[in-house]
Amino acid sequence: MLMYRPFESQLNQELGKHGLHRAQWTILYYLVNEGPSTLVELAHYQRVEKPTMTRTVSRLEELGYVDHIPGKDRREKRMQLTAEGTKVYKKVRVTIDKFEQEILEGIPEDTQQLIIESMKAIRMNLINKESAK
Amino acid sequence: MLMYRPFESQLNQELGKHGLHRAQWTILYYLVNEGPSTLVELAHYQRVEKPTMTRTVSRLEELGYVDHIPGKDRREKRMQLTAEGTKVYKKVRVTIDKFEQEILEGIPEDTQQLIIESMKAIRMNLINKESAK
DNA sequence: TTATTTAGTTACCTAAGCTAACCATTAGCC
DNA sequence: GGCTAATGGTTAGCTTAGGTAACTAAATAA
Repeated sequence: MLMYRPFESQLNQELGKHGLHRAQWTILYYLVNEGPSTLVELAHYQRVEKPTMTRTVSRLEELGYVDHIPGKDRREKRMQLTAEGTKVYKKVRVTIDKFEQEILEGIPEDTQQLIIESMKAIRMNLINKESAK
Repeated sequence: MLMYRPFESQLNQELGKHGLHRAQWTILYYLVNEGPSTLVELAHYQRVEKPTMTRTVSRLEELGYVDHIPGKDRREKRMQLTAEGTKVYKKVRVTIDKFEQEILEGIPEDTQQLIIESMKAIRMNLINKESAK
């Protein structure tokens, strides 16, 4: 909670150097790691509603960072990174890696590892909580 | 990063039960802990620009949760919690405490402590980074 | 006493959430 | 096979919450 705004404002500043925003960035991130995905998959991952994803993805499409290939289903829209999108991802990745290193400065390596593990556990708690409602 | 949306969406859901939002909540939180404060102090704490704070605070004013007392300076607007605001804070506090406990479930007590300390350190790094630009 | 800084506001733009209502397509079922 | 459900996505319209630029009023500094 006490990190929320400092983190978001600094992150947006780093991303802003490349004309990106947080919500857009996490989509690129997901596509790189999971490969071509449908809007529903992306929306589920990000915990947003479908219309939100439609809009954000179409922004990325306009920027030329993603495009859609037809899935086997004529309803679904499978999104994938374009060559341009991959290029941008790699470039921003460097900035973000540096950013993450900077904010973790002074925290011992093993503690960092512990934090990352704990974050995953917290994420699971959050997601379970949600589906349990 | 991977916690961002799950956290925000669940937090907003908890706060929504009381008709509040994240940005509003953190203002109440600050006022409870720091006492009556000016808009500039609040904006600085939250890492937002002044106009953003003006708007959010005036929303809280409409809700009757805060009001302003004149500072010694005829420019500044010192905000304080109303009785109603204090009442709401206490009520929401219970919900949030429970929420925090739930998401930390399964994480050992000492690790939780370590995480909280680390968060403070990260926050400092973020803030230093910002002012160093 | 003039110039500069500080606190706050107004106006306007953008990103990114949400819900409600909808269309198309697919899957399930009798 | 043909109706009904469920699923994937979109459109429209709302809200919160961030940002800049340009401003006023008051206080400070030169």
